[in-house]
Amino acid sequence: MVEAYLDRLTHFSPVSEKSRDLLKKHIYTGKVAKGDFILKYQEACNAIYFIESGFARQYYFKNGKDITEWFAGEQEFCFSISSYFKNTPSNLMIEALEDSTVIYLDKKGFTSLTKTHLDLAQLAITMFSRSLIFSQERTESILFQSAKDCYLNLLKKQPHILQQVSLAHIASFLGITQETLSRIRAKI
Amino acid sequence: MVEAYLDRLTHFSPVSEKSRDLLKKHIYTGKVAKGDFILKYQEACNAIYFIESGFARQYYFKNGKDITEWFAGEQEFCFSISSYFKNTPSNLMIEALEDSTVIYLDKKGFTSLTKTHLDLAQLAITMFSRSLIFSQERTESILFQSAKDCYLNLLKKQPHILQQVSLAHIASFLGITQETLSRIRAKI
DNA sequence: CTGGTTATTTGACAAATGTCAAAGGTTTTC
DNA sequence: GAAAACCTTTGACATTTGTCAAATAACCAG
Repeated sequence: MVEAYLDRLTHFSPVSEKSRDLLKKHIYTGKVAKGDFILKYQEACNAIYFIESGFARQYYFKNGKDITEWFAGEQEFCFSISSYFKNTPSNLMIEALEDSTVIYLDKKGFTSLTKTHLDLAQLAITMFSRSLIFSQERTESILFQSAKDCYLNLLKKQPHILQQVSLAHIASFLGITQETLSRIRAKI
Repeated sequence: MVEAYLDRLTHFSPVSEKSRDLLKKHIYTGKVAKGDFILKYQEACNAIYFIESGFARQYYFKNGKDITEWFAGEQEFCFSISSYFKNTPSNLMIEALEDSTVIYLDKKGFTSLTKTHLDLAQLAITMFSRSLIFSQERTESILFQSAKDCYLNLLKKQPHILQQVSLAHIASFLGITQETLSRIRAKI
């Protein structure tokens, strides 16, 4: 499982056998039951998480409302950007919506390896630039589309989400209310 | 000027004298007159731009509408994330709203140096992770705030923008119409 | 300074979305 | 299999924001 994960990681950017072995020491796996947290509120995000199997939701509270920031499906990464980079307690929570197997890439270990190994530094650059592109696309998608178009966009890009997640969560991901989303659906 | 820029860059992450000299070879400066483009439509974004003096607006067209993605003030960075990382022609344009002096950090040169020098790779990691945090904060700010709160947020974080930019551009940055913004202002 | 241009505000109304409440559906649990 | 808990839909109405058009205000060039 860890080998497959390493394959996936190093697909972003080539990594020597030696670096791969070093990296392996900072990777560990865990099971998270449905409803439990991969990252708890106010906890430091000290790893990059990879959902080997299962499904997770990233969310936070704003003015008492539960806001979904992102969904992470199987074979996808997630982490709290601000907590990870700023070393602050996380406002973001990551909850397993199904029983999940999670692979952790330890931040401290990974960071220190990037300081001594060029190939791993390249890997970090590639990973973060990919995140940057995702983040960018999300902003553009939400900023200038109607709720309906956002929904259709989601439907196209990540249709599996709609099978697994409650309406309320999808609505908060899209930045609209549950009722509005229900009405949008009714029209399609 | 370039030295001050290097100081600023290397403040993100320490860089050796030797690396600094190497980096310098990939930095060049230019003047851009008001109304001219730092990055043209469909051009490849082959540098990270730094506004030494002046002011710039990043925007693109969506369904015929002019959408402002970001403003870059003095001593700030800007570039087209997707064009830079994906090597695609840029949909984003960067226009100087005032006569500006721009410092270019050449992508090709910088990228290749990050492949051979650990300290410069670290610099890249730090720069891109900072961009990631900015992008993230922007999404959160826009996604779950009313138009008014977005405006107040901008007022607090980048008040200088409001002095330099037309209402229409600020409105498109906030994702609202000019009329709505005008009414929000009237109430304050 | 003055006419022309551009930017901003205002008004009237339409459309989209939110809020609150209630009614149906589903799923879970015992 | 029935009650409880939870999720989704629907209705009525309020609020926010958009659209179009016109009126002001600010800016610029000659």
